[in-house]
Amino acid sequence: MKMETLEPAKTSIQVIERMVALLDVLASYSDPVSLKELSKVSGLHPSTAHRILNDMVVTRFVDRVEPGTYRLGMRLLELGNVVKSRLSVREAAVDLMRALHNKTRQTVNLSVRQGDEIVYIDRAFSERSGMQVVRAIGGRGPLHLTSTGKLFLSVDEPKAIRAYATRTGLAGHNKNSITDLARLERELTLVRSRGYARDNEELELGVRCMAAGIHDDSGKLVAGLSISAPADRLQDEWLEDLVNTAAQISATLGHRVGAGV
DNA sequence: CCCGCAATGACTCAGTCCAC
DNA sequence: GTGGACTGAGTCATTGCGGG
Repeated sequence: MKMETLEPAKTSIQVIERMVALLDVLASYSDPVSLKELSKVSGLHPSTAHRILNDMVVTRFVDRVEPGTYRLGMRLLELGNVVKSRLSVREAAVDLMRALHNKTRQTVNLSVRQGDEIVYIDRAFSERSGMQVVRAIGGRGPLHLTSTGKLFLSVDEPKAIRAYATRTGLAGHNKNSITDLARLERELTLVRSRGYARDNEELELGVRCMAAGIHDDSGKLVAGLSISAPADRLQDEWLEDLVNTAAQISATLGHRVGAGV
């Protein structure tokens, strides 16, 4: 893609160019901006700026906070949300999941939280991966027994985690399952400090997983990316690739490092 | 393709209103 | 009184379109 320059893009209609210039100026201020400041920074004559701003107020692209001061309007948020809704996690993840699968040759899962469970919404795997247990897309798993589920629990308030434990009884599937609250809390502390989560044959004997979080533009945890493999085949060196892939998907969703959790 | 006309847009100026 | 926001009128430039 061609590099954008700092010069505003030339449009065939002058007023469009000026409108964009005003929006850019408004976007560069966190507080409402006076007409004087807007005309000075944009280089437009005050009356010209005023006319354009006035029309943008009518169409809600700009808010007139009080006479003479302006800020970006809610219409932009509405349009932004339309664009945002187009960027689904699955769409953003599919190519990167395939690449991670090609590198590890293990099953790569994308899952989201629904209530007290995680739901698998996509998967990259090959028939010859050797996995005995492959959970179908749409399949579910309890939060406390899955790596992605632990990621979601780790961002919950302590009160919410206790409530989850009470509701579900922390039912176990095998001898490795975490079934008591104290142990779960210790595990979640570990998840928070590491930034990734593991499932050590807790859901299925013979299957281990590791997961990294995918965050949206507001920093919210929206999905988990996990690698599941036969217990003896899961390699720690994949962890870096997993975390990096999750970060790339987050970036595609508009997440900026340091912008939030 | 060029020309003329009408519509639209951009701009300036003059003036009013209002807050300080 | 002064400065800034805003409006209306007038002028000039640009654009679109149809006819020759």
